[in-house]
Amino acid sequence: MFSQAEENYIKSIYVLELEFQNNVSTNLIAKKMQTKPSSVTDMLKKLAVKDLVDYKKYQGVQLTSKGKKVALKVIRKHRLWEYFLVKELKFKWDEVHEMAEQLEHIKSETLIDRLESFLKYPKFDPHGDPIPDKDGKIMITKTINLLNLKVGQKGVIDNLKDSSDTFLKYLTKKNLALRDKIKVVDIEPFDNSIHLETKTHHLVVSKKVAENLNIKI
Amino acid sequence: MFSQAEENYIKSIYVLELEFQNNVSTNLIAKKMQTKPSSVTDMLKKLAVKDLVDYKKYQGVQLTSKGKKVALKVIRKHRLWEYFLVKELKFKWDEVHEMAEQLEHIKSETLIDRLESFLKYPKFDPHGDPIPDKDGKIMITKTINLLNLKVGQKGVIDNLKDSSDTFLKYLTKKNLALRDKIKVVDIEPFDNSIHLETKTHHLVVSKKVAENLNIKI
DNA sequence: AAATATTTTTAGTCTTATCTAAAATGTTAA
DNA sequence: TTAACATTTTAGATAAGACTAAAAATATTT
Repeated sequence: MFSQAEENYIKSIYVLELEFQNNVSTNLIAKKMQTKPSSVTDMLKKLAVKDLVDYKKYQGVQLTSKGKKVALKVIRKHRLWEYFLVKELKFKWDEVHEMAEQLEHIKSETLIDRLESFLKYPKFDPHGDPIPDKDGKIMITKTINLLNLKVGQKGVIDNLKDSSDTFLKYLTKKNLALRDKIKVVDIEPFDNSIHLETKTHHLVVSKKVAENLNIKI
Repeated sequence: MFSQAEENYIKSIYVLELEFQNNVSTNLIAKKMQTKPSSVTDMLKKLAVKDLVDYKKYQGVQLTSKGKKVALKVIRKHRLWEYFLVKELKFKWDEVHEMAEQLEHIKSETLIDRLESFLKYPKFDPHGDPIPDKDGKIMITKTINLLNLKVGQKGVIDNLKDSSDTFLKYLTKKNLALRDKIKVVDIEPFDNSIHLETKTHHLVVSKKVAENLNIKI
């Protein structure tokens, strides 16, 4: 139906729309996908013809509802495979991204539905992100960024903005995990670093780390 | 490392070398891969440059030892994924080929080794074919084609030459399965059809069916 | 051994997805 | 409000992998 390249563009646009409230530009996509703006333009034209995006020259893009459906299918596959890799094959959460990037393109609705059933219908992937169901329905948990918490506020680490290997390794090293309860002990005005308290320890995280942690209050 | 197209050619050549005792021609590959001879020639040149095949114009090809290693890796992946699909995800043996064709190209040694361990190191795939180990070692069972059995001889259905959906469906319909004991009751000289006796029933199979059944005596 | 048939290769084209360099458009700040 | 700067698009190239049609090599008949 769609090529891997097309699916990758669609998925990236979906993720960027969430992060940038539908202001998705050619350059933004190029940066995210580590490609050149001219390549992005080419692809946007193709996707527009296939009615997967609304695209007007120089005006950025939005996914059509058809495009969103495709995005959710790819994301569903990605997250179910990640869950499989971590829960069944015992990979660490920072090892699975690359494999899932490939597995998400395997063409077979039945396969992914069987996999989902085999895994007992998990609701979240190993990085805390919700797994869309067969119909593309996705459970959105209201979270706020750790940067926006005030001193004294408590919450639970719900999901990560950045799921790169290096960030995941950082969290592991600092003994922070999904579902951990945290409390903001202090905020350093000079560099916005945040002093946190968890069940087991205290630590200070930088602004850059904080903005990648989404907290459920 | 290698493209999907390259891996597919390598795999096909490997299979053809087994079937035709290293007499693998351009046309044969084209037929097997449902492509044109000219495309095959193009690819053989590329594979030769990469030292995966020995190729001299108009002389057919043989895999180099490097090529054989690649072939065995792809086959290993294919068969382990097939086993997973049938044993864990409960697909029927005639449903898994297309999915395995895609999964065999997922790039990750670790993934396939973990999968193998998860599956408890199966030795044969759902079609009776042996699964190469991590080092490419493959267990070859001595079998002979049902066509070569004499009246009165007994044996066990060990593996299939053709694992196409239609042949697998045929076997299911006729209530024939891997590991079934069979005995040749009669051979019809006119059309080489064979009258078989199994534990549970009698049946007649055509020459075409017989040549796709490999029997362990 | 020549004629014919078959197989294989070459030459040139197409599609997809990428790139660079240059041109066009949009944005910002003097 | 226009000059400078940034972003985006176009034009033209490239590479992989496929194709068709024609040419070349090999095999088979007569």
